[in-house]
Amino acid sequence: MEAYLDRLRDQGLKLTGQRRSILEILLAEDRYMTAKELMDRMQEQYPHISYDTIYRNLRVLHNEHIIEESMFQDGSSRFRIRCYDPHHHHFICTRCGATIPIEACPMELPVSVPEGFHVSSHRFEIFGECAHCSTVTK
Amino acid sequence: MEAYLDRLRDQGLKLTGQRRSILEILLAEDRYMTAKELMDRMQEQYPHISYDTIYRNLRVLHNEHIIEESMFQDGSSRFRIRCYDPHHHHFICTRCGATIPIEACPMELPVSVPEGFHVSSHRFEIFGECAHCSTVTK
DNA sequence: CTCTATTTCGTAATGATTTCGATTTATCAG
DNA sequence: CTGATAAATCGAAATCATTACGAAATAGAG
Repeated sequence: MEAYLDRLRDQGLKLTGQRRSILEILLAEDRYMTAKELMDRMQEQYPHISYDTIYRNLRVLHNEHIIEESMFQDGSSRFRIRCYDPHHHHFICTRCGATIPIEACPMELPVSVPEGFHVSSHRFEIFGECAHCSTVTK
Repeated sequence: MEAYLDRLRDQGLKLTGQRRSILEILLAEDRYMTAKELMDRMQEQYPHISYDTIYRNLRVLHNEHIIEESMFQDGSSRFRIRCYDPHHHHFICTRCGATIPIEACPMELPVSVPEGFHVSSHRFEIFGECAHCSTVTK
């Protein structure tokens, strides 16, 4: 946590209560959350907080590489604390957003890049229901 | 084309001009298109067409497994004619939506599914700029 | 040609995200 | 500690994609 705050300070960014809280929630939850989930949690502490604050800070944290964003197949943007640096992919629970690392990376496969194609990124995710969610009734 | 129309007919669906046109455009373009791109193209022929028609027909075509939908990282839903059946993934051009098949599938890798996790789908995409777009100035 | 379920149109509603002006606040120099 | 100021927040309105709905039009069956 302190490491994150230092990183923000180093960029000349201010450590507001709202900003700390967003980080605390993301750290505690350790899973992909929607902006609305964050909003609901934040309102417990800041009843008058606005979406502007939520989205602005998510963007800031993303710019600082502190959080990751993923667009789920249902069209919802979700955010989570960026995990330990070594490159990896995830199993993702479509119900609660929980993630479990996958050690393997598909770029290890023999993939021949088409002539002239300029690769910038890749995405590999396995979706389903985690052990907890699949035992709970829908 | 006729095969698609037959498939629709068999489901008791009507072959309206609008529905044919959407199919024709998707077949001709052979890439991921946004609803808006389709709307713009459709307006050339049907100046009074509404988004309701676009989205409703995309849903119909998707239900009939005639088209595929993919949520891009920028949050835009894109649609394309479903390609030849064998399961595969894509290189995707982030500028024009062009797709190039990848033969390999990451599920061939030794991936150990976590205890209790119920896999429903997976996603693997390599993003970048296609040969054509990377030569054109931004 | 007639009938009817389906489809379309035009428009309004929804929901997520972005934007903006006015106000407040964290930080820092003195 | 205090005042200055750039950054951040609030509250509300704007935007954008998508969905929904009632009334009118139409494809296809008989």
